Amino acid sequence: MVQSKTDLFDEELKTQAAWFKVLAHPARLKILQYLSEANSCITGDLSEELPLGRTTVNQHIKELKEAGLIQGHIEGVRTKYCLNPEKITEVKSIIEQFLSGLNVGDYECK
Amino acid sequence: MVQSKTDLFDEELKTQAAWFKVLAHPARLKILQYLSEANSCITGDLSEELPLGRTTVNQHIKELKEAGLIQGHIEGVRTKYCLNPEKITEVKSIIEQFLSGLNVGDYECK
DNA sequence: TCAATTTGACGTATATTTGCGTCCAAATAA
DNA sequence: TTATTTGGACGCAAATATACGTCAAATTGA
Repeated sequence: MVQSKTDLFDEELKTQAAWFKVLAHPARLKILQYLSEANSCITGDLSEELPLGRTTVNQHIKELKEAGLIQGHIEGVRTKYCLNPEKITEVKSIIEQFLSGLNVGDYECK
Repeated sequence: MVQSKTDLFDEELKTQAAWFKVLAHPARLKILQYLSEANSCITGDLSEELPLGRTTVNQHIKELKEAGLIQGHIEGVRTKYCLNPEKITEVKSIIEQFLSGLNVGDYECK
């Protein structure tokens, strides 16, 4: 019997792991990076920036949207995307929280 | 220069995404956290700390070992595991590098 | 109105991850 | 020696992720 057992871990670890997973694909990192560098919404085909088909890119966009990291605004027949600064800040904080817990400054292997 | 800037850039994204992926499972986060909190090598059965079977935990340990984040030392019939502080520091730096690139301080959605 | 454009929804095929059972080698205890 | 403990190697099956083709709705221009 093979099942997903992730719900057996405590909430904090699950949340942290889930955020790492959202960021665990170069296409999604690239989209975030692009939107950040544009410092604005961009219209239309993000897929031209990536070595992937349009629908695949859309899939990644959808994941980022569902995670709340980006927002889409419909403008006529097009859609503008932009980062959600609040959520980005939140994620940074959550990840930072985990990483800072790995205190290796005085780590000793005994 | 053998590679174009674009290629180097993509390599960087792939590396960053790969590290996020290593951390994208609560079991692996838990293992790292446990080793960190123990502030030492621990001997033997980490699976008692996790809601997973021994072989499954071993699988996650193997991934962390292959990623270089932890080290195993054989002691007779047992194995001691400990964090690899250098690698942990390196990963922190790589992740920090990506996150700090998402500069939302003056982000404007135009 | 009608055709073209844009983009999301849906389905599908493939690849990868996850969880675990089984077996085996090495060290140790009896 | 033999039995036991420990943990890695291997392989299987289910779950999930990835990539993309197709289709339909909405908007816009002719």
